[in-house]
Amino acid sequence: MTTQRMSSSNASRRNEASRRAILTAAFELVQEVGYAKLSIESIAARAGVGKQTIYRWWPSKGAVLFDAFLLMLGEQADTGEPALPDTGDLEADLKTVLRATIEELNDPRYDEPMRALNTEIVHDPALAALYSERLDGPMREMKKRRLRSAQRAGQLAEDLDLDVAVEMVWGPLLNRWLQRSGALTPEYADSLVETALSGLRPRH
Amino acid sequence: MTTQRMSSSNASRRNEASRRAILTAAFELVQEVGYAKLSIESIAARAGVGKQTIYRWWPSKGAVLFDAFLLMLGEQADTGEPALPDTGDLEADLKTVLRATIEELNDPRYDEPMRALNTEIVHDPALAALYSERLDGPMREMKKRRLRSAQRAGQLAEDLDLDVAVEMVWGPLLNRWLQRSGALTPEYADSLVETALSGLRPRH
Amino acid sequence: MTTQRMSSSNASRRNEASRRAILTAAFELVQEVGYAKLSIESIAARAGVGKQTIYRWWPSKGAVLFDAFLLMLGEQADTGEPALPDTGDLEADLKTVLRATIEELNDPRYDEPMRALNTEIVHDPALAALYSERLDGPMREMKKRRLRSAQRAGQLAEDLDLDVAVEMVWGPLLNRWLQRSGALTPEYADSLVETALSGLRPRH
Amino acid sequence: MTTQRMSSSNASRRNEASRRAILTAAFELVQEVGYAKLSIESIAARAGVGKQTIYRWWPSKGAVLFDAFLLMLGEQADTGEPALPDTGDLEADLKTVLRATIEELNDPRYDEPMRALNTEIVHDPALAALYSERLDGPMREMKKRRLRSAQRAGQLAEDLDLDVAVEMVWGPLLNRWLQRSGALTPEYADSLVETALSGLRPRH
DNA sequence: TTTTAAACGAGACGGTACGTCCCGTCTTGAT
DNA sequence: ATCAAGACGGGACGTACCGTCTCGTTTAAAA
Repeated sequence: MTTQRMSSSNASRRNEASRRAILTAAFELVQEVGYAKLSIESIAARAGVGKQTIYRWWPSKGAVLFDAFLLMLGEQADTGEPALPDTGDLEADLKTVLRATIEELNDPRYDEPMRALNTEIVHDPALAALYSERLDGPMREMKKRRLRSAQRAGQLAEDLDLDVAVEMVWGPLLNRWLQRSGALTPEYADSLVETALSGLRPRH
Repeated sequence: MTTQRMSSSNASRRNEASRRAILTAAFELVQEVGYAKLSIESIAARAGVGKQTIYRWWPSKGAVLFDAFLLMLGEQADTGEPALPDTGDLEADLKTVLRATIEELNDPRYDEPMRALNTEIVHDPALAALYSERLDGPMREMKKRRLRSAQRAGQLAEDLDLDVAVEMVWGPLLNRWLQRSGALTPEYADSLVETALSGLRPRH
Repeated sequence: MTTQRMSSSNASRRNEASRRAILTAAFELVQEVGYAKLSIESIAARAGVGKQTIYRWWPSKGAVLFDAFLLMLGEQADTGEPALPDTGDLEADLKTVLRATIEELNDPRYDEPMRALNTEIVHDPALAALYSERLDGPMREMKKRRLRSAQRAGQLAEDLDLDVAVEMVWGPLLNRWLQRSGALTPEYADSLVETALSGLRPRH
Repeated sequence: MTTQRMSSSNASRRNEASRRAILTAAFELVQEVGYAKLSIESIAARAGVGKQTIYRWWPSKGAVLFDAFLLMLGEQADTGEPALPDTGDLEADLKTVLRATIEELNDPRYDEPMRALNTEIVHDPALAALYSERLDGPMREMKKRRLRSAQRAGQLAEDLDLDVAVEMVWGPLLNRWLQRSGALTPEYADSLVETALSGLRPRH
């Protein structure tokens, strides 16, 4: 796993083909059978790999899944420093981004693996830390960059806590998706952005 | 399980003592060993009950846990129509409530079981529906009642979508707790309420 | 079961229809699924009877089967004092009887139930006693009567132990059938009778 | 199981210590609790072995017991070509052998396991074939060798079917033991041998 | 004829064992 | 010398039945 790979010179010995086969198999299987029924044995079988090869490099099923996720994300977009669109119109940019996120969440290809990752994090602090460092951290930083830009342009309150701001825009969306407590529509994205920007109180 | 109990006259045959023993055992065990290591066998053993008695009445481990939760909640507060405090000062009332929620989430007695319930819901739509109907629904209604009261008093925007409003106040909190993406402090509660009420944009 | 029925005046209350339904179901089921997979539950279900009705009247699965056997045998021939044919020609008569026995043993309708009964007896001394008293005893007596008749006619050795004689004629047959250690043909019946009567040693 | 061991090079992977522990445990347990209450779980527990290790190598409880039997027999006497005593006096030799057999059958150490094996054979043709090949076959051959020797010496009828002869001497004994239809005494052994050799008919 | 106690069908219950799956570790044979 | 293949001890799964125990409901005897 990532952690071990960092600390070990054995990593040089590592068979990259096996690593990719394992991660690909894990990602496919979690879509097919769901996280609960995903087993190390089935991953090894699908990948054509001995079980020990998985146990050697990853500490848990969740860690495999995490790396699988990283691999899949990395493949589609690994373009250095990522950024949110910045047209100068914050509201429009956020709506664009949230609508895109909603589309991704509705994509059955990613639904089950992402749910799996999110719930694994809830129970596994080690994985949560990894997630925070490698996935959520960079994403949050990217979001905060866009908000800071708007803040400098006077479009956001000067004393705004950007972490709270990020959570207020993206948190409700994630919750609604995970709990299926409501439909994820483009209109919802718009409503969310408008309400977050203007606040619940009447203006004027 | 709840669903089955509703639809069946067999329920009259049901042994209430066993039912309570099972739910109590489940609630205790999930605290002690965590959800991942919670087994039907251990619940049955602790409850002094045959496994079949669990399988007979509940469709899944998650459903047992859900009913266990309901039992525990029902015991401490089953006072008809629940309500949020309403002093007339919405901001103060919401801060009070969120601070209380944070205290509850930090209580180790409820931490593990609530995490378990929340993640079960993510993977099990049937359980999610049940959760929505029996737990989240009533709570959400209670929250919306308080917001509606404020809206009538002119403290909230007239065209506000109350569902979005509820999610914007409580969603970030839930996420931060589940993902451990930040500390849950009373200050955070205050900040959340203030930001949600005023919005991200500068006022004036 | 037989034993209990004898000792109790409760028997008067007994539902004869249920009794027959149980025995019939048991006999059918042992043919269909074999003795190992025959369960009290399945007998009760097939007979349309509560399990308790079986447990009330029989002490074991083997006892049910035994009574089922008795019922089936009794139906086809319950003609008071049974007897082996006695034409005066012992050898011919025995061959006739053994050939008939072989045909019965080869009848798939009786094969499985009879195997079941025979093996039950091996492990259950109580049932063995019952078997000895109600089935084997009368049959053996019948066989001995025929042999005694021949003995009086000077066709058998005067000092012959009739029990040993019976066992020597019928025992090998039963063994061969139970252990499938050889084909059960009419020729075998003949050979058995001839060898038993003449002995292994050369005559003269 | 024996069959599988023969056909497979996987057997090389097999843990011989586990195999012996399983067979020993099975043999002990069948003595202690009887065949009906002998469970795979208890064998595995006693042997300190996972259940799967039993299911992996044996197709049935009976097959385990059979191998256990083979192991126990093999340990006490695995001396190549076994033979019955041949003093030239067939009657005396047979009496010696039957008396010894009776002693063995009366030995509580072997009683329950042997009953178990014998009844398993009755219901399981595959096991019966194995039994015939590995245990009954060699024994029967040994018995026939002794009879053939006597036949050459003119002590047995020239046209005697040796299989029938073997069954006539040993069959009644086995039956009496299994069905408990009479006492197994040395006198019975003598009587059996004398009657079989001389036949039921009066001589002269 | 009514009462009343049992036998009855149904099936829930605490248990035991089943045979299967997978865990994480350990061993082996082929490359 | 590495690694796929897979055996191993172990634990839990979900199912089938065990034998016991209520439940109401017949049903046949005693009153």
